[in-house]
Amino acid sequence: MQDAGMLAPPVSNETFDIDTLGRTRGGTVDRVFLHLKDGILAGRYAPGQRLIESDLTSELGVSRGPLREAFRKLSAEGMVESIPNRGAIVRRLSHKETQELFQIRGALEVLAARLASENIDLPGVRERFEQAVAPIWSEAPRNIGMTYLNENRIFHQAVADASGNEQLAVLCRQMQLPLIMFQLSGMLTPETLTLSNREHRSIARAILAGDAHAAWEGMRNHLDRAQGFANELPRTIFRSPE
Amino acid sequence: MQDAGMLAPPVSNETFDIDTLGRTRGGTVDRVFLHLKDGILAGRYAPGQRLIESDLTSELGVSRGPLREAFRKLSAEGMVESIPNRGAIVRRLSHKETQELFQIRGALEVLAARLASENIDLPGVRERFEQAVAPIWSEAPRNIGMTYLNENRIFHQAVADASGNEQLAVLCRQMQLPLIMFQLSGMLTPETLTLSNREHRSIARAILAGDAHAAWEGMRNHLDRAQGFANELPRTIFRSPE
DNA sequence: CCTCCAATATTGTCCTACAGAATTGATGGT
DNA sequence: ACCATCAATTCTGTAGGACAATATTGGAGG
Repeated sequence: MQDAGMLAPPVSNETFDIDTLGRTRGGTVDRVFLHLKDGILAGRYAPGQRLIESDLTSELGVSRGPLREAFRKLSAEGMVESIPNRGAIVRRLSHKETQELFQIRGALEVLAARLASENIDLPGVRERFEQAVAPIWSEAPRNIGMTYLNENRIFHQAVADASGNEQLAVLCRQMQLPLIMFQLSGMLTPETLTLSNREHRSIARAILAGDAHAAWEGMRNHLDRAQGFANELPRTIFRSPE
Repeated sequence: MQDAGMLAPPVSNETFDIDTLGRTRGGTVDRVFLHLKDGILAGRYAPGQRLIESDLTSELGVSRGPLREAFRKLSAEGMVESIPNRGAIVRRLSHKETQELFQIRGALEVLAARLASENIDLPGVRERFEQAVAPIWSEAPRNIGMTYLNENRIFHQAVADASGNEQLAVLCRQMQLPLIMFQLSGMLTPETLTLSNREHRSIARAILAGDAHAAWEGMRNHLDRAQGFANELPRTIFRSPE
């Protein structure tokens, strides 16, 4: 059921204008994509849930073509799984998959942190990085919800962007950071948040100082700790293997 | 109908068929996907060429739906680029993009090599790895064409598979290794091939011996050298930056 | 309570149609 | 000739309908 008030201002991709009268103009696929992505992240579509095409076409007022393309896009980002003749289901990570993803993120983001610290004095890089990570210096207490998740996402994205390697930044963005964090977010404690934030600051300082080794090590520790945290979680929140 | 000056594709009008490979009946998308992928790798579709939907639907005897899904899939693997309102074009890497991809591959495959050497004694791993890399021990001279490219692809895939990290293996496979190598293949010399093969063997030996450090270092050197090689290439083979 | 089968639900594919963006080609002014 | 402009032509983005193949479900029979 589509709420008349349209969705909350979604992340940010592009200004798509929705036509006022049922007709769409441009970016239909993106609109559907964002709706589903936000819906999954917000829990409106639960992990494991089937996404029935006919339901969504009537719900969103789009035809099957764009809807399927949106599925394909979500699938490429690891948000949904496509099973032949059974359509798309909201992805639910197994414990093993989560560990694997942390391992990959480790390799990628550690590289990003090193590159960022090496590039920090290139024109514009420091400026953009400082602006992007500004929120992490705040002393305000974090909510254990979207607020922290968002700050975390922004921080890691800022590092990837500062690396100067655009392909790497894209990869990092698509590494379903959001999905992992969503599944974990129910388990976060205030202590964890504080610790994580402290690590973010430490990494940011190393990058700003151009200290490649410290940045490298800081990011590795940060992700190792996060992975260890994920490893301790009760198996019930994961999809059973196979 | 646009003709980008390509020689006429071997328009095998009769859709080579339906079920020669025991695949399920629903494989229309996959069939198109593979046709295009092979065509791009074989040079039938040139980098930069536009892929016109109406041409391909008549050429392949499929409708636009599956064709567009195949585009999306190719796009996810980095084989084609999708530009809004201009459709799909065969991707052509810029020099910078190539360097970036080598950097990423470095991080991922070095990780894979380390994991592989650590996992080599897990049940079945050594067996599968030995079988997969068997071709590299051959003393037969390599052709500077698809033969080497294929051997190279198989070797790197074998390492990724042996890592035990399935997500990593998928990522490595999709890291457009094929695309990079295709663009480079015209520049390969017999000396390069010999050297590359020697490095492959050295890495394989380290993995089989369970020597994580040697595997790590071998892979790093191998990719560093390959990246350096790519860096020396004449800029003319690359897409001009923006 | 379990197995098998028919009814129903859903996906995969094809087709046709049309609006709007992009490309091309022609036109008119300088 | 040369450039700007506008119109005709291509193509893509979407909609919507149709139908076969496959999956799921609920009921009948053992």
